[in-house]
Amino acid sequence: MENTRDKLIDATFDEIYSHGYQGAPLTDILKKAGVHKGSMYHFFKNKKEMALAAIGEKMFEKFNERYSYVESYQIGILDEFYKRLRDLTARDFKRGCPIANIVQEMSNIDEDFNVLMKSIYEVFRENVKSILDKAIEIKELKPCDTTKLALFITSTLEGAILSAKATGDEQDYLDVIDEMIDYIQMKRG
Amino acid sequence: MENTRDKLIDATFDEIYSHGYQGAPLTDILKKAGVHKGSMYHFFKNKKEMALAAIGEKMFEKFNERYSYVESYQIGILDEFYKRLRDLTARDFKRGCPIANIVQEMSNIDEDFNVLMKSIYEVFRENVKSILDKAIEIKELKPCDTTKLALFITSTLEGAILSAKATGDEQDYLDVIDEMIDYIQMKRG
DNA sequence: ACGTATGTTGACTAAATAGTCAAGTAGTGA
DNA sequence: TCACTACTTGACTATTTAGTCAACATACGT
Repeated sequence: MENTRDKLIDATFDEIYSHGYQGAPLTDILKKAGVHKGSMYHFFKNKKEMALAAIGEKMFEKFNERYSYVESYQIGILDEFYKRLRDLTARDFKRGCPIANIVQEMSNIDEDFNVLMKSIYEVFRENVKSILDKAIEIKELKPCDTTKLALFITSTLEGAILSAKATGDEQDYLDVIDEMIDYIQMKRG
Repeated sequence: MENTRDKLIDATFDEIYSHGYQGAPLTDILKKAGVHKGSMYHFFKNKKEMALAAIGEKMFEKFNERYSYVESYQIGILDEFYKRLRDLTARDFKRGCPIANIVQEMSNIDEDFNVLMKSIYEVFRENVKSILDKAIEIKELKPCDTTKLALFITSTLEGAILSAKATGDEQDYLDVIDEMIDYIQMKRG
């Protein structure tokens, strides 16, 4: 059974992911969590602190799930990466990417959100970079500036998700991803 | 002298661009516009209608400014496009891209915003496509699926702006754009 | 059994916010 | 001058929202 704090973290992340930070009233979060107000203020100083905790903890949790395979994988890591990129079941195009959503909404508005999202985005990029580095190590990719290539991949991925969210067409996501994969393949050697 | 409605449209767009729709109180918009509440409700049914009008009108205005050169340009259109992409003075990385901001914040929340942003995004993509089509017409680019390539370019561009907004580093934008230009150049042949 | 720390309840306050309205002003054509 | 329309003013209401608080419950070590 989930404890009260976890219920709050989960409900907060989900409500913010669905409606944005500014569009997620505390009462809705509390209702979803099934937790009373005073109880919430026992665990968190205020709504913002709870939101920062929820975003940080859930995102790092997601990264651990999504990129843990990099450790164990040896051959075919790039193909595995492509396969996961093309896997639509892992994506929610209605809501988009939680990182992008919060960066867009909050980075310019609140310095604490800005700092948090910056570090989350950095970890995202490092995860992609580590895949590329491993691919180079096992000669599945020609040596190149993996920092820049990881930046290009994360940017394009975020843009692809945005396009699909804007048009409501998952195919747009796939088209961009396939074009991006073509580009990486050219570097494959 | 700007009339009252224009003042409202300008102030609404700017406040929403800075703080998001949900984060832009009507009173702030009115203060910035220097217009009283009743006056605003004379021109618009409510805050949402004013916001939709402001976003639609200002974005199409911006498109006209930014892509009007396509009509007149003949040779070197692709290089002109690259030059404009690399022009940092045309961008505000603190606030990011207004299209992306509003798509991220509102597409999932409100159907009217969803419809509007979809049409804006479509026009954006068509503008880029028309540049590519012209480049093919004058043999500056090999024939290709310009619908898909325009999708790839707009997606990557949006992703590049997001990256720069997330990290606070304009160079990230330039790095992604240069990598994208490299890719287009490969097709130039 | 007692005391303490930890967690819970929900009514309450204060502020912010969208929207209403009746009374006013100014310009325009007859 | 008069009537009419277009626009303006700002006080007012109703609702939503974050945050407070004091009383209550529960678990646990001694």
